[in-house]
Amino acid sequence: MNPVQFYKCLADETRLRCLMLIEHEGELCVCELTEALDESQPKISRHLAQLRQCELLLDRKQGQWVYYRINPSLPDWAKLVLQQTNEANKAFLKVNLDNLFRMGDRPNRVASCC
Amino acid sequence: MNPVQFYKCLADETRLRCLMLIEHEGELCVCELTEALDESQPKISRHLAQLRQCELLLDRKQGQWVYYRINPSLPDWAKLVLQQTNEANKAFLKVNLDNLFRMGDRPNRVASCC
DNA sequence: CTTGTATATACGAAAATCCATATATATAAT
DNA sequence: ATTATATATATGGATTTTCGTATATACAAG
Repeated sequence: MNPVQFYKCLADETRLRCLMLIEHEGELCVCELTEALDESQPKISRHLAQLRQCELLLDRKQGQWVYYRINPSLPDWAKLVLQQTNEANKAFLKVNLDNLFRMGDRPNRVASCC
Repeated sequence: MNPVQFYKCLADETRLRCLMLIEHEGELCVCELTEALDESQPKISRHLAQLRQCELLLDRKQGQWVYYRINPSLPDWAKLVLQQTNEANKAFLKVNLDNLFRMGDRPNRVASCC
């Protein structure tokens, strides 16, 4: 993982908020992120695609939904950066978490493993 | 320190290498960074000015030289990110450190405190 | 005062990034 | 089969970022 490429991924408000929300929640689908960030679906989807291509995120499809999670094989230093950014910037995420929890009709997640 | 602004500062190869070199060496002047990165002086100077304006770096003038150092009042999480990026990416910096150590006529630093 | 070195900034062009909109694909429900 | 929902992608344009070059400023040395 090239550090410049990694930081370019974090250097956009939409992408950073998505990453932090996913880190916080474990896994989120596109419509949840669209709601939490109050942005258009293509905008969210485009940024998620970029994070997937850079291998910061993995996705899994379940029915109509696509869930994104942090790539567990990221190098440790990158994982640490994400975790520490999250812990130290809770106020930054608050609006988005509020939006997410206020959201109705969130899709029912089914564990991917069974 | 807004995390997006912080990561925008790290999301450029010139700026990231400068930051990592300064973190590694404690303090470096513009001509040393110019030599270590093998880039033009205005390019280095412009990026350092940006890092200073964003308060990631502080500068001190000594004679003809201007020395840059990491701003000690950066939030802890930001300092940690810089340190961990450095420790985990030594290979990334090697070329620049080699250039720096090979450089002749490096300015004699005088401690700023006395 | 003139010359040389170190650094900073201004300006216009080139390149990269980001976005709105339209559209395509896939799945689910009726 | 049709309709509705979720997601992805293409396109063209707007905005931002980056850069090379030229120039300005500051200090030091002679």
